[in-house]
Formats: sequence, structure tokens, C-alpha cells
Amino acid sequence: MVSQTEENYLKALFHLTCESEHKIEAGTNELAVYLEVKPATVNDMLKKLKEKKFVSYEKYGKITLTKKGKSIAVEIVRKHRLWETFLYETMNFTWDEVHEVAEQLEHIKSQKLVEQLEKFLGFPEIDPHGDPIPNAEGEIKKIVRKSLFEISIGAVCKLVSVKDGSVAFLQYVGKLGMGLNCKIKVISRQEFDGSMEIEVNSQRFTVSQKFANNLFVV
Amino acid sequence: MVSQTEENYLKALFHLTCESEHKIEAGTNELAVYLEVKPATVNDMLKKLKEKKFVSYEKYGKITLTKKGKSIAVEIVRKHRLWETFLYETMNFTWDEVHEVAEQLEHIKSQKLVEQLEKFLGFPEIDPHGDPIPNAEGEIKKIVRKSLFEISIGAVCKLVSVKDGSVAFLQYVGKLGMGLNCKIKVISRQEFDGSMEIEVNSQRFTVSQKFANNLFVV
DNA sequence: TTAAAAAGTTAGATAAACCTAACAAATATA
DNA sequence: TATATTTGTTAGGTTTATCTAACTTTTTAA
Repeated sequence: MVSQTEENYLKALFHLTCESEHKIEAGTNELAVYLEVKPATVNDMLKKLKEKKFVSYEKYGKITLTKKGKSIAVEIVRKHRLWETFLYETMNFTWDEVHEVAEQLEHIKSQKLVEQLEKFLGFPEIDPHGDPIPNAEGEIKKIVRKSLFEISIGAVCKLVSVKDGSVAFLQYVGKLGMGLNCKIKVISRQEFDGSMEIEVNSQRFTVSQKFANNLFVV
Repeated sequence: MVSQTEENYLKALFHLTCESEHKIEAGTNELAVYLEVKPATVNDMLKKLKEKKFVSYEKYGKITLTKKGKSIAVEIVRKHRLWETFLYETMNFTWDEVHEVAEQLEHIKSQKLVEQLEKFLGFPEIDPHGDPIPNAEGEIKKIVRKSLFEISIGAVCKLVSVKDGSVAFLQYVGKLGMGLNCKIKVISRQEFDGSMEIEVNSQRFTVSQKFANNLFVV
């Protein structure tokens, strides 16, 4: 049996390592910050996860997921994103409301439910934030995407996902009339601070570099 | 904040008192048996629930739910039955599979989700076992029903719910080709042990008194 | 290259939900 | 009514997930 808490640690490790490019290991403090607990707590849990062969790590060393640990993590991510899709598509939730509830739903234990949910949703490949949904075998389709900041002036692109899915950010994006698959035209860019002028639905906005870096487009 | 465990105690009390006719209070042992924990554990929890004003009880006295406690319990029952309906109607679960997963889903905290789920399901009034689903105000429609055992010979009735919803029983019922709303004709009854011969879908079976008492019909 | 800072670890504590074993009160019955 | 049985309580212990505070190792930078 894998506890809900253990699942959350494995999921966090997956996001911090496997899912971020260039990184395949994490540290105790890093995990602690991510999970909003103290490093000492992470340390305790790490011992248990190591015992269960879900992570490999040595004292003062870095943490990586084992095959077993990764497969559990992927299953949680799969459930999380399927539930987000369900909430968005079927339960009329908005972009920024889905995450919190999916954090609870992802821990429901029922193989059949996950399979039926996936079938009901028509085997979706991306969730409402544009992130890929792992299939039943744990395979994840790579998505080629650039940040909005990298788009050249005059080009038109389509919003496919967000990097930081915080409620504040998603609500801001929504307020500008933007959503998944919306078209964005890059009008100009300031050399000084990297801010950009963009056009969405015939309306023009100026957004910061930080904002543009948070949006992935194709 | 009400913990998942607290919710389960309140729900158990609701089933044992409010929902069973002739009874409005429960004892420590009774609750312990129902929840499959030891009486000592129930005792500990009772102190906490009393502290929180969810139950009223005095040392060596009987336990009853307060208004506050009852309204939490009803909300859990409402969620449980809505989720059961969802699993049965939308996720292709069978009669006997829904309970276990609904036990998990009933603890998901999201007002919006419950409301949307209810709307999606078309404001159902009974769950897949024929039990009434409380509405958003906590009101429960009384269902007039008799046990199959009380039906007179020659009469035809309709199965509306089951008393004991255990997997073993539900599977047995299913195997006889019976389900919610199926028609049952009473053919004969044995004086000796109360067993009855019934006809369902033109097939005849002999069932025990215990079995017949577990089925509610109209 | 060594000292300061950052990162990681250990020991001891707490709260929740459970347990066992011993005891006390209430109820049922001889 | 007295005693046996059932029911309920208390005290003390365990596990899980968390904490704080003190300590150690590693890394960084002067």
C-alpha cells in the first residue's frame, strides 16, 4: 500500500526531475520547499521511500526515482490530468479551479474508474493546462513547445500550455481573454525589460517578460 | 475542518440512528462493530466529536447527532449516493462495484463539484441501490417500501432497493437476473422456513426468508 | 585553503487514529 | 436482589506524518 502522502512525494519528485528538462535528481531542501514541509520531514520520508525501493539515494546524496517509484508517480499524474480534464470539460470548472480538486481526486484508488473516465473523455492527450496525459502504459507524448517570449515579432502563435499553473496566474491570463488554443500575435518587444506587446482577439496588451515566459505556444 | 475519519463516524451514526426507523440513539460498542474499530477508539473519537459539538452524549449514556453533526452526515450521504449514481450511470460500474469507490469519493471537498455532478446526472432522487439522495438542503424524500417477504402470493411487485448492500448479496441478486426496477411475481411461500418461490423474467427461483427480507419492493 | 553559507541529518516532541489490557458501570437474569 | 454478563471507560502504547533545535557535511567564495 502506498499512502496518499507517499504518492505526493513521488509526484513531486517526478515534477522536479523527470518532467523538467536537464534535471534528473533533486535535493532534500528543494523537495521540502516544493511540498511546503520542513527538510527534516522530507528526510524521514526519504528513508521510508528508499526502504520501499521507490527512490534511490544515499546520505548527503541526490534523490532519484526508481523505475517502480516513477511508475507510481506517472499513474498519479495521469489520474490528476484526467480528472482536470473531466472537471473542465464535463463539470464546467474554469481553468484555475481544476487543480485544487484534482489534487484530491488523483488519490482515488480504482483502476476501473480511471479507465472508464479516460474512455468517457475520449482518450484525451492533453489536460486543460496543455500538459500531456500519460496513457495506461505510462507513456507520455512529448510536446514541442516554445515560450511566448521566444516568438519573433509579427508572428502569430497558439497558446498550448502554461508553465506555472498558479491560480493567480491563470486568472490573470483568463482576464486578458486568453485561453487554451487562443491565437496570439506578437506586435513588439522592449529591449529594456523584455516586455512585449501582444494582440489577442483584436485587443492589444503589454505583458512582462516573466508573463511571456510562462506561456507555451506553437 | 472535519477529518475524513470524523466524517465516517458521523455518517455511521446517521445510518444507525436517523436512518433506521424506531431508533434515535446508538451505543459505543454498536458504533465500534459498525466501523470495525475497537470500543476504546470510538470512545476517544466521541470525546472529540462532543468537543466539536457534532454529537451529544454523557458518560455511559447514548449517542445522538446534533443538528450540526447531522447536517455534515447528510452531506456525506448525499455525496456518496450521487457518486454511486455517477459510477453506475456514467462509468459503467455494476451494482456491487459502486459502494467501495463511492466510500472514497464521498470525502472529496468541493461544493461546486457536488452541485455540477448533481446537475449532470439530472438531479436524481434515488441511487443505484434504491436509496434516496438528499438534496442540497439536506432534505430526504421518504420512500414507502415493503420487504419482498411481506408481499402476498400471486402479487407482482417492483424491486426498488436493498437493505444490506454487501457485495456478496448484490452479486447473488444480479446472478438471478434481478436488478433495480425489475418485476417480481410471488408464486408461493413455505410455512416451515419462510422461503418463497418467485418468478423473475419468466424464470422461477426459491429464495430464503432472509433473502426476501433484504429486498424492498413497491 | 580555509571560513562562511547552504544543504542535509539526527534526536526528541506532538497530534491523530488506532490498539490492548484492566477496570467500572449498567443491565439482565437466576 | 445479588450476581453474571454486557457495555462503556481509562490508562498507556504504537504508527504516521509532521515539527523544532541542534548538529554535520558539502559547497561556495573570500
